[in-house]
Amino acid sequence: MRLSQYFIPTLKEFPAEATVISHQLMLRAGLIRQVSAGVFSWLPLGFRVLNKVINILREEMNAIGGQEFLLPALNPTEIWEQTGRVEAMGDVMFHIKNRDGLVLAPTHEEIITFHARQHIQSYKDLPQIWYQIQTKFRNEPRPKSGVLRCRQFIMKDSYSLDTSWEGLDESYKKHFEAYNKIFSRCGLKFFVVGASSGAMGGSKSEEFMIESDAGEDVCAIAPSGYAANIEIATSSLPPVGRKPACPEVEKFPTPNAKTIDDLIEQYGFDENSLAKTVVYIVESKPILILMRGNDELNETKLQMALGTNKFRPANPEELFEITGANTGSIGPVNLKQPIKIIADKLLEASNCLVSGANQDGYHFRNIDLLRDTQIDGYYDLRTVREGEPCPLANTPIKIVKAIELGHIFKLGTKYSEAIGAKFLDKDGLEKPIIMGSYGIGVERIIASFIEQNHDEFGIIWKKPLAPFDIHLIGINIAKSDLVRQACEDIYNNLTRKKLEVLYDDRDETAGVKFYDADLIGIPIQIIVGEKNLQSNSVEIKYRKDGRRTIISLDELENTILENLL
RNA sequence: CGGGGCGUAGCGCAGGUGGCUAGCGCGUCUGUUUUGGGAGCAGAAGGUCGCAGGUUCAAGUCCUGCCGCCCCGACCA
Repeated sequence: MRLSQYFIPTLKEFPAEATVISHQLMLRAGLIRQVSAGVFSWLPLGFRVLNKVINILREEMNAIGGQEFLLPALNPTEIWEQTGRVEAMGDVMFHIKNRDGLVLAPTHEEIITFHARQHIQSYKDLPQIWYQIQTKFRNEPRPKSGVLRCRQFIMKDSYSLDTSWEGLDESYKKHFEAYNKIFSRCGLKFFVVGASSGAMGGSKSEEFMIESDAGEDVCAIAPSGYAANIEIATSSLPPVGRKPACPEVEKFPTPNAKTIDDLIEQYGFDENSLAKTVVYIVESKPILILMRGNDELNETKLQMALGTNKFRPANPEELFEITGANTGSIGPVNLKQPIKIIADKLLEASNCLVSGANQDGYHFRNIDLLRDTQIDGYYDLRTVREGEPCPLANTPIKIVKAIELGHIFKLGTKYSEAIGAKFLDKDGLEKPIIMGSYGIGVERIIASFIEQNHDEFGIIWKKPLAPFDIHLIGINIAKSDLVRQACEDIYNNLTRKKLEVLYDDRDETAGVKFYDADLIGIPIQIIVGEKNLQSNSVEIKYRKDGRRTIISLDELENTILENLL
């Protein structure tokens, strides 16, 4: 490709709207342009990268027996009502205004299951792996970080259809391995975490992550290899437990203690002896939740404990009405009215606790959860903290921010039952198809790669995702016939050898070409200038480390082929 | 949805306490000199100052409403 005729609008200055590095570089290198919040165009150079990723996805999905579909973005609302996801998705789903009964699909479990219902009839038709690489629409309240969180984006989504749970395990494993290959081939440093299934439903799920401050997910990782999304991460922190003796409950004044930290500072309590109390409204009923000390309540875990996501923290007025006290003085003992109380597992059956007295300015001490109150259940509700021992081998947990690249789910029969996708087994019994669902955010692969592979000058591509293999730079090309002819020869030769060459044949100064080449970041630059040509040689610069070598034209091709791999 | 910031030439920004022809840098175009790390000189083009309404002799500037974009939070399969 000749740069003089190719549309690569590079930017010298940093675009004001971009704060994360991958976003800045994708704009500056002319890969993408923004059209509106969370909506981007891919320019020719970016689209080449996108297609490289898509080819890798396609190869690895085909390798596990995946069959490629292309499903519609426009979906009948009705099919989404059958699975209850019109409500579950809420505002995330776009609804078509001037044609009743149509939505824009944010994912495709429903459509896949619809086709399975149409045509999968017997166990002989299974298993199947169906996938597509297609545009998804999600009405994100706040798109951000360039291509990392968009309202329209490309997803590789696949779905496994099996006759048994063992079959699902097999399909899931195939995807797990395919995903490892995909991200490795893309050149990403990634890790896998256990994750919450959330509103997707299903039993097991894992996420493929890269560590990045630009990410929105938080993960707990440890040297033992333990890795989990913070939403489900646990630690082997010992429970608070019971002391041998615990005197009667005693009220004491705490006029200046509004927080757990205040109590620790002013009275010297140990965090382990404090029980923080928070109040939530669950489907319009209040519930009291006891947490150890300053432990943070994890709402994903709360959702699992309660079996519903219809809850919210009580507001100050409700707090007072329910407990008779304001924030900072609420506790499980001496409540105005009977309220369901649940507690974090660390507090299970513990005693000698300090908590609010449900009277402003007072706390109780010596609370025994077995003796002085009624706990309806102990659940893991806390968010793990940095440094806690991991559950695998007690190695210290590190909390990191991460970008979610892919997510694999064992769905089970949620969708097949709702839509009626059944098959007849060997015994002639009708059973629901057992499903899995597996997604990869295609743009996120590219942004993540750039997050991991850049320097102050620009992107540093590796061969698999690089938009071109070679960046051929002619110095002073407009004036030097010698240089132009040498460039033309090199360009034609390498192109004939199926190498992808971006040839900077513009009438620009050397500096402009060098800066653009570093910004765009193609792995190998061939720099052709008069001086070197006189000794029948050219310069090669490797983008990854800036190394330059002078090489004779005869050796050029072999040197490149050796170094491109 | 709550909080904050911003919207002026293709890009990055100044002007903002009302006042003359709306500026600067980069980029673009023409000419010329230059030519291995974002060239010099000379000239030129390019603007509904986000939109609508209002106040005023006069609005980029003040007021009201709206729209858009970014950031923090909430939310997020």
